[in-house]
Amino acid sequence: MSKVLAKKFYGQNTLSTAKKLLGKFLVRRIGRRKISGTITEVEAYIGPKDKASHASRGRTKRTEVMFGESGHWYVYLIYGMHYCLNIVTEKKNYPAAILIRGVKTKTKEIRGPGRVCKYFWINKSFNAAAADRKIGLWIENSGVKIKNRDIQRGKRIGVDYAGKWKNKLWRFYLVRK
DNA sequence: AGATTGATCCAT
DNA sequence: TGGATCAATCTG
Repeated sequence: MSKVLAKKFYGQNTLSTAKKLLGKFLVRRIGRRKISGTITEVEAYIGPKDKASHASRGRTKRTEVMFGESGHWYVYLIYGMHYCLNIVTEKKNYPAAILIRGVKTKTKEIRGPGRVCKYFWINKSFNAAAADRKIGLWIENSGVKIKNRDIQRGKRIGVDYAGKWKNKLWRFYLVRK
């Protein structure tokens, strides 16, 4: 049995998928080395009307991947400096994705989407690729059971421009003990 | 609080 | 084709 999450894991409701991603392993293989960590914080961007989502401006060269197949990576450069890693969710032609904002490794906790990409050596070359072993970046089942009471939710970060959409409680993170 | 940095998008 | 914007992070 493969521990790699299959496309169908991502093809359903984005909010429940976001919660289910907490506690899963993000894995990056570079040659014979592996970098991995538990996903601790995520943020959902859902549908064509979500003003906080890049997809709210419609299909463009950049956002096309959000309208595409679930289980593919959406990677973009923000502020000319930082990459952000998202996994596409829902059905084809319905734009949605989950931003990975935080990861915990054996030795350290990485908070912030730009830091996650830096730590995992992720750049735009992964954009639009399927999340699997072939490209060296995927998500695995960890076997860790996350309870609802271990999940916090809050407003999304950095989207104050998004009108009423800025108040959606679409950020989920693990309780820090 | 201010600087950084460049891809993206749309109209000024 | 120019310029404002931006799902962030760093230093102070």
